[in-house]
Amino acid sequence: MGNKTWTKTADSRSAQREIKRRAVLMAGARLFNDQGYEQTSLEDIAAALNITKRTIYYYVQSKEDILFGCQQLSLEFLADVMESSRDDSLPVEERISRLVRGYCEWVSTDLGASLAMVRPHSLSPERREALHEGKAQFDFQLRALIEQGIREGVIRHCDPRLVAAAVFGALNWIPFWNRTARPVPHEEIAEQYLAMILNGLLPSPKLQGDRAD
Amino acid sequence: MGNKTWTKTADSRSAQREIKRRAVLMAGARLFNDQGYEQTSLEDIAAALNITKRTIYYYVQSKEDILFGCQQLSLEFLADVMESSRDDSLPVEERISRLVRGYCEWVSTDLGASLAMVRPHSLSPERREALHEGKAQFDFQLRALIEQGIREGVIRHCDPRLVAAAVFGALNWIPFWNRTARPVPHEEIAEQYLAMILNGLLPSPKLQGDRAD
DNA sequence: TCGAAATTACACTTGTGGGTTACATTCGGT
DNA sequence: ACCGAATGTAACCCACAAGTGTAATTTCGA
Repeated sequence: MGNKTWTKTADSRSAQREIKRRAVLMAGARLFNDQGYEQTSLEDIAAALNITKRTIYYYVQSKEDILFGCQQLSLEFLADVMESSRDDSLPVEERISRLVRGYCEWVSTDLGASLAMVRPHSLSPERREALHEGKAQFDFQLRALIEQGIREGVIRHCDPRLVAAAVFGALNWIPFWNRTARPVPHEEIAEQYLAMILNGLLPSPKLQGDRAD
Repeated sequence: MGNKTWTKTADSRSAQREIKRRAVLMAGARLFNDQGYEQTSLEDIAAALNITKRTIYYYVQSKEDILFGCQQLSLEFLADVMESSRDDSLPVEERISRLVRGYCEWVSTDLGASLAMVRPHSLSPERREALHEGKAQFDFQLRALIEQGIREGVIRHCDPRLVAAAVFGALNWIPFWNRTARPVPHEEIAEQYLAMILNGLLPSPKLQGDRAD
């Protein structure tokens, strides 16, 4: 508010602070993903960062804050992904591809994986609801694209709800099997998955010609 | 061994016992799925069954036994499913369909869902390994079918490992979204998923004719 | 160099739940 | 009526982790 020439000082401090806060979130996310939220103690997180438990409390109010922070960051990232697929002038398949690639990339990170791997029990109802809302928006976007594709005749008739569920299932499951020493690169996964998905959504060649509109 | 006419008594006893043991496992599975394994106390399970904690210990040795029992039962069921898809005389798509339908059906039950929803941390390394083995067999079977399909030319070229991962992801995710008051019937899910999967595996119509062998 | 921010050391409260056991009681088949 | 299986009551131990208070100490920007 009142700062002038020196873009350092208080800024530098709070920037540092934010960076460190993220470090706490990321360390938390990694451990939550590996061992589960409840099985991870703040001491574990502290040890991973070579700091003390007390210091963690300098950056967050509670353990729950860490989890919530992770998932909140995740949703912010996903909001960007959604934004990049909102361009009406692109063909539907391209817009779907962007959603899938973006989600696939993000879910391959510690923070992103926490969105899929950590069950929401542990959060307070309000926070759970807030996050659910964010996920639902992403879901809706994919469904809407599928519906549009069906209307345009470039996607076969199907239940968009179930197809979207299948796609998210495939994507959300990635961190459960791909967190190894040498993981499959997310680009590779995205390509294979997209081949499956886009092919799977094509109007059936056998029934080429059955259209409803 | 020494029993004759009276197929009751001891038999009836142990049969009853097994039934009740299953009741414990099922109640456990339901609660584990809902609240997580670690968040579920034996008191919770006892309350769900209207019995006391002490009685549970009459049927199982430990809490871990309950979880392991659930997943063991699950794998036994899945072994049957695999058996039903092992018939060489059937076309590959039919064999894949049987796997998917069977898995979809089973994962829609409490016991089956526990296989997908409960993380393996909580089990001892030996038991974890045993279960992992069982899951891996199912995975291999699907991969093998995909590979065979590719060889036969009825499935397009793809990475069977990643395709199988996508399929299992879609299936394993079902209990995460479909445990509601009025769930989507598993037959419906299986049909929609199979349409996606089988369509998605078809040799691409655009590139009709690119074969490698 | 000064002062505030960042970090540590450490002790302490508090609560919880799983495993276990001893003893009492009810139930069901023969 | 008897005996063992099935179940209940109740209490104990113990480890562990969230979170807090406080004082001391270090780091770092101005």
